[in-house]
Amino acid sequence: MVSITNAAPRASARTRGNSRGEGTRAKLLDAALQAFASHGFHGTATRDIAAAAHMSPAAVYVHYRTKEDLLFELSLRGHLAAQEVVEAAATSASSPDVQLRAIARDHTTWHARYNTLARVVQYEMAALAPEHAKQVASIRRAIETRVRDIISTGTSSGLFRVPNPSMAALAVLSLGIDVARWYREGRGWSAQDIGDQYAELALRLVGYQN
Amino acid sequence: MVSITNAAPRASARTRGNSRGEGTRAKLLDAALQAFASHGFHGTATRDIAAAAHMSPAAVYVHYRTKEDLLFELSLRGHLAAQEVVEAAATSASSPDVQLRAIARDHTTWHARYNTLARVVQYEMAALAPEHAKQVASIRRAIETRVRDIISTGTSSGLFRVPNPSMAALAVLSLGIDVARWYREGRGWSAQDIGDQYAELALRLVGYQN
DNA sequence: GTCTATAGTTCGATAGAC
DNA sequence: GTCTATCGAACTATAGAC
Repeated sequence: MVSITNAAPRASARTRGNSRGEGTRAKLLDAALQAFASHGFHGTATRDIAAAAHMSPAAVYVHYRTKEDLLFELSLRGHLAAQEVVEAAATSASSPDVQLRAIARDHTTWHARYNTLARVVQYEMAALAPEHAKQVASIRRAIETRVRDIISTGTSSGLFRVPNPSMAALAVLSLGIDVARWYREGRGWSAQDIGDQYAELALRLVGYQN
Repeated sequence: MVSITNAAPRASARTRGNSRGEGTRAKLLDAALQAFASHGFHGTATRDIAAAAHMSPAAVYVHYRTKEDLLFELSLRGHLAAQEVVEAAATSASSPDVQLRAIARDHTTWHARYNTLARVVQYEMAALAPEHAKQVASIRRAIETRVRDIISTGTSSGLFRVPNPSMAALAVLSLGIDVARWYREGRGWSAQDIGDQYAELALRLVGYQN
């Protein structure tokens, strides 16, 4: 099972001792994740989330104030996890070509491996409350800026040949993001295969000569 | 205003003389298009579609049997329009490099220019009735096959260097499709600019040396 | 913290007058 | 073909017992 906890390990450790309460929240998040990914936020009833978590409809509201709160926690965790993946890849090297290869590979692999969470992250932003939408939008901008800066650096040093670093960054991220739209586990290539191949495509995009 | 009629010109000419009846259907389609693109199929009430078309909630059902029928007509028209764009570009030349450049350019430009329709087409497939989903899925497969065959031909002749034509075709289409997710009219580059630049990116993807 | 029961609202779709 | 009025179902969220 694809757990939301696996997708966002930074939220796993807890100071509070009640492990059962946290398990209940995780079960609700998992249920909401699968439902939102399958039918969308507005196409999902809280009753169905509760049923999938083996709880009564009312029990949901002990742990989350509204249905939108469930979406926001999923969206925030997903955005932070994606940012972490990009940040770790960027930090793993200092040369733009190695950095970009790692980013494209890991960003793409993440969107394949966690395609259900990624679809919620990418397609349900309009259902977030305005304040919540602002929060995740700032994470999105940070990711784009990180990739653009690396491409710009590589272009300035002559390592890449890119007419428009902003557009190239957008294109590289688009490649990875759109994988979540069509990838399904167990059909065709593995998430790792796609990540490896897309990394090479990304380097081609920026005119890297290897 | 971005009209659905503009987006799918093949449905404009009519044999029946009642231009007012057709105008009403077009108004409903336009209203549904904007609403579905903004809030999703399940996030849209038929009352809101009716209001945007300056009609009563009941009047919708004179022209469309169900809300899903509205979505299906939008989805079908959108898929057919996208296919037509790809087909026209493919037929416009016989050399794979010219064909692929035209496809990537026009496919991308279409997803930018008609980004509202494209988002409905790409993100609301799960809301279609099973029989309707099958119909549009076959169009999607035809588009993918068309692009893959051109890339395969170019690879066999040594014009392209592609390890995996299927994945390259998916990547080229992904680039265009994902533009609909972030592009908004009047902000940043024009649809044509993006199409032109993405066409060059697509040729880089397939290892074309110009 | 879980449950049953339900309040209060909104939904898709229909009835029937004109 | 349009309207007003409304049906019956489904929805989010809450009340109150245990």
